[in-house]
Amino acid sequence: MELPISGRKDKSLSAEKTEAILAGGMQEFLAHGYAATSMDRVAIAARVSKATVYSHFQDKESLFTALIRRLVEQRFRSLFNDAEAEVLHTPPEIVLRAFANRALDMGTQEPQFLNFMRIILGESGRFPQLARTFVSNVEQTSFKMLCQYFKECPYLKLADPEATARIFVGAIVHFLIVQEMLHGKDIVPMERDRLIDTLVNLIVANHQ
Amino acid sequence: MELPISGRKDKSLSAEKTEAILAGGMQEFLAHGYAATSMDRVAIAARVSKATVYSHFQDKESLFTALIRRLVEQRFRSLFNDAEAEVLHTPPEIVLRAFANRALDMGTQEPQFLNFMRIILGESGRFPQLARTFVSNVEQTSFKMLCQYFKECPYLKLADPEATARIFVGAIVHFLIVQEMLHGKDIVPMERDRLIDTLVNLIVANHQ
DNA sequence: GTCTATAGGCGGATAGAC
DNA sequence: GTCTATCCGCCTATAGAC
Repeated sequence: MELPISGRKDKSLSAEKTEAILAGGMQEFLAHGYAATSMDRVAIAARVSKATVYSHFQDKESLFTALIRRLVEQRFRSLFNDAEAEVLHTPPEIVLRAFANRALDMGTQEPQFLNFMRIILGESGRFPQLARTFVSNVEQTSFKMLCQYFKECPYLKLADPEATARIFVGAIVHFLIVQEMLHGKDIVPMERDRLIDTLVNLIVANHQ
Repeated sequence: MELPISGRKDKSLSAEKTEAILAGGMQEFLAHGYAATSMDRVAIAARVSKATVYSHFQDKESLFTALIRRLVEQRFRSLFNDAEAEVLHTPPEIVLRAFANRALDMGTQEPQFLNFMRIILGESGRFPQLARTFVSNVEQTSFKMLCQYFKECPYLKLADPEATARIFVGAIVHFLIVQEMLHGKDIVPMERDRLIDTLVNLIVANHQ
């Protein structure tokens, strides 16, 4: 009756519970925010007792920061996969459009991504270290990847690749924020492709 | 001993209390967020009793939405004053740089503006109507003003003024979010003028 | 390690005096 | 209209059995 891998009924292991608590905490914190989430509901969502939660994490703040840090460093780290070598021989319009679409798909298809961003932004005043971890892992990674492409692509000779990369990412992320996060699609409508085309044209037409 | 204008000691007026409650609520909600703010502390900050708060506002949610709506519609509505006629005869580089600097100054000099943005973004899932009010009053206003300038300026002939306006605002706002709101200045340093120059050059060099 | 049960406090909201 | 005093539920965190 022993099931060494999983599905076991005895309660002797702790790593499984830790995962369950993190999963339950993720569900609750992403849905309700930090202050409005209760440890009772985290325990229920994790299917453990509240005392078990407190035996794995010192307090509510520790659970929250451990959880968000994990999301930043693992789950939402790679907005973009590493570019393959062949992209350097692909027209920049194609590469940049794919880059933009990948980022926007994250916001529209990954169901928890918008709530994750809401937490990072909304709690950036009370949890500045989490915000910095986000900048290091997500924003900086995007800037570097795009900037490296700008520098290496033989078809592009930009005056300031670093600043251009930030403009590109900024235009895309702000579009995502206004249209999806702030529910602005019906108030300031704009086709995604129209923004991307204009953005790509600005950059491709402007290499020296 | 009557002071008809202000400073009166009797408690017969209500509009003054309403203002005091809104001011106290603004202080508390902007500092701690919606869920972490208690009506006790709002009452203390407003220097009235908690019962008085509840005689002016039905519940916590009503006070919060009334307060944020007022901030959106009055205090932070005009990121930019209406353009004067002479700007059309000023070089676009100057006008666009001034526009960008005005927006970034709001984030760095108006002390409560970042907390205001944190609330709008962080609560946009639970208070979607507040987010839409923000889009209508702040984002849409910026887009329209910049777009109108793009269309009227005799030195600029842009292929898609609407999309270009959104790229411009997006690059600026995202810069503000990463550097100031998310405390990214030391992680991904970038001079403000460097971003603005690159952005302005992209647009000015690209009119058809 | 995990549970049930509970401590102790603070939350939103209201009753009733003046 | 405004106050003081209070209700009662839920909150974080822990004690103690197993």
